[in-house]
Amino acid sequence: MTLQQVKTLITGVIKREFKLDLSSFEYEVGYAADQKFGDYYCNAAFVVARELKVSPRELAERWAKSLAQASAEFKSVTVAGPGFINITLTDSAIGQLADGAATTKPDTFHGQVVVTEYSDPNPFKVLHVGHLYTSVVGDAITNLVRAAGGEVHAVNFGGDVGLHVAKSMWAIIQELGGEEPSKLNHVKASERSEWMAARYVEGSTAYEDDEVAKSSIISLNKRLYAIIVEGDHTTPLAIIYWTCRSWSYDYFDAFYTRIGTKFEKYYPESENAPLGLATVRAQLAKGVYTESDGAVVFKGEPYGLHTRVFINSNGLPTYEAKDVGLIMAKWRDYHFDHSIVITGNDIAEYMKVVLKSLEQFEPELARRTTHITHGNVKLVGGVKMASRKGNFLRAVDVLDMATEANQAANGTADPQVVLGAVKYGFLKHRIGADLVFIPTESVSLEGNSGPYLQYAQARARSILVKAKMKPQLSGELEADERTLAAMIARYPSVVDEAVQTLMPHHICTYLYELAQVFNRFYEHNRVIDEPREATRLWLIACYADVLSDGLSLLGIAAPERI
RNA sequence: GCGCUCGUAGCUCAGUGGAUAGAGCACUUGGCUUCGAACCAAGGUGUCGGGGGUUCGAGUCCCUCCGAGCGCACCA
Repeated sequence: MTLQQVKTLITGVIKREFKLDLSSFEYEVGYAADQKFGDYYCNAAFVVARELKVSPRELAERWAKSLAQASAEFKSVTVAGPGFINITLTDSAIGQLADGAATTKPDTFHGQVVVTEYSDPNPFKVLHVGHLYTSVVGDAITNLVRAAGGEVHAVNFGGDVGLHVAKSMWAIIQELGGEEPSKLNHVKASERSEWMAARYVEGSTAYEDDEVAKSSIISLNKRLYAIIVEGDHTTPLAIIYWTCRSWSYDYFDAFYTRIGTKFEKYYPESENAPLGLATVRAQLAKGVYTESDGAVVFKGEPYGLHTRVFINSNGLPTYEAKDVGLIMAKWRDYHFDHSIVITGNDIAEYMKVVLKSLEQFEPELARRTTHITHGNVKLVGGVKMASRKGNFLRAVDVLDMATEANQAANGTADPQVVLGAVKYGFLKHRIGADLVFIPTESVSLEGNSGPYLQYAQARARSILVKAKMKPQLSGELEADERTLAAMIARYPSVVDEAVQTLMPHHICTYLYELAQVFNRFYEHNRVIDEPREATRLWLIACYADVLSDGLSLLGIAAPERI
């Protein structure tokens, strides 16, 4: 019997036998903090006692007596402390829960079309550790929604037009000695992404330090936007632009393949900028947006937000208008029930303004859109990374560190273990706050780490492979077995929690605790050729299935051997 | 100044208003002729940023102050 079922049962019994409707009270049934309290606790007596001005302990004792008879799955119902009602399930009830744990999933998104958008790297720039982090988080959230029955489409947005591109393009042209596409051949294929990253740094620096360069970049930005609008693929500038842009996408694809991320679709800004521009213009006429100093803005102040520019005074769409276009494009393509956008928290306020403006003319789309923000990856000492300044960690640097750690520990590096270490290192943190990247900690193979779980899973599988007996639960459980079974049984509620909150770290916390419980069990209990072999094999099978399933939700491989 | 996200052990972090606030790392020690030692066991740490308040009960909710990071008009 699950938490929710117990709560329903309690409400029913109290209503029937004590003529009291608990559903009007805010009480809860939860997992007991300690085994000695049983499996579940209920705090209803406190809540009701306050209202009725009676002793919670007496109330709890009367109720417990009735509840003890309420279900064959209850082994005992007792009262402890000031009035906790503690419930212990029978072994067979726990066994039943553990048996179905790996396959029981919430149906939160059943039958719903959900678009998740994340990673969002800008062409012409380098992928840094932040992209790695946000990709890993986005993958896990995508997996959670899919597990909860959603038809999920993972998409990726990227700024292939805009000032940052103009900065890069300006430096590229400088480097080539003019708008001469043929000279791009001088850049080796293997060095393209690094070459472009260097140009971005040069362009950004020039934009800040050199007034002449700055005005050149601004006018170049207009020319680049015209290339998009006119579909120009033939002028020298256009050829350079499209060539370098495709280099970027090749580089992104290679990276996503390496980390196991699959996007169904890229939404380059160039494709939805015109849509955003047109939409904002149309709504300007209806008064949603207003003109101010030659720009088109949305005034957020009436809603407790701030004013942002959607079309600049040069007539070019800013990121804001492009985001409006993006939402419209996603709607056009998917008619989603939910759209989940995952980004760093530095654009939280920005996104509120965009969505508030959208709400004025497409309230339903705004309502269906959720912006999930996570923190930024910092270096030790809280140092912020900046791609313009060079003190940043590239995504591949992190993968290389993890590879070296694996190499050092094991002689060889297994890509699945490397990714397991990196992904888990990020995912174990609650989404929201910044996190500090410490190489030894963040790509660890030991302790609370991905490889610990992969190892635990592989170890369990190897026992199952060696055993000859059929796994089967029979009879009562020994104390250690029951502890493990009860822990396994909690898995569905953990997944449910993770889905409700869209926070993958709940899975991490649980899996690690589960593996610890198992490792302790395993340390003291032999399995093969023991009298309790069948039951223990069953337990290990349930456990290994939960580990595999949990790891897959996190986007981490669960190999049979590592 | 206003807004957002935060503040928990030396460090990095968990902790749906519940029972004695927990892990990992680091440090010390012990455990492989026995199903996989990427493991396990033992050893000690806390003004949960400070102060008020609500509650049977507060790390968690409210108020206030302090501190950090980020954001606040033509960058993304």
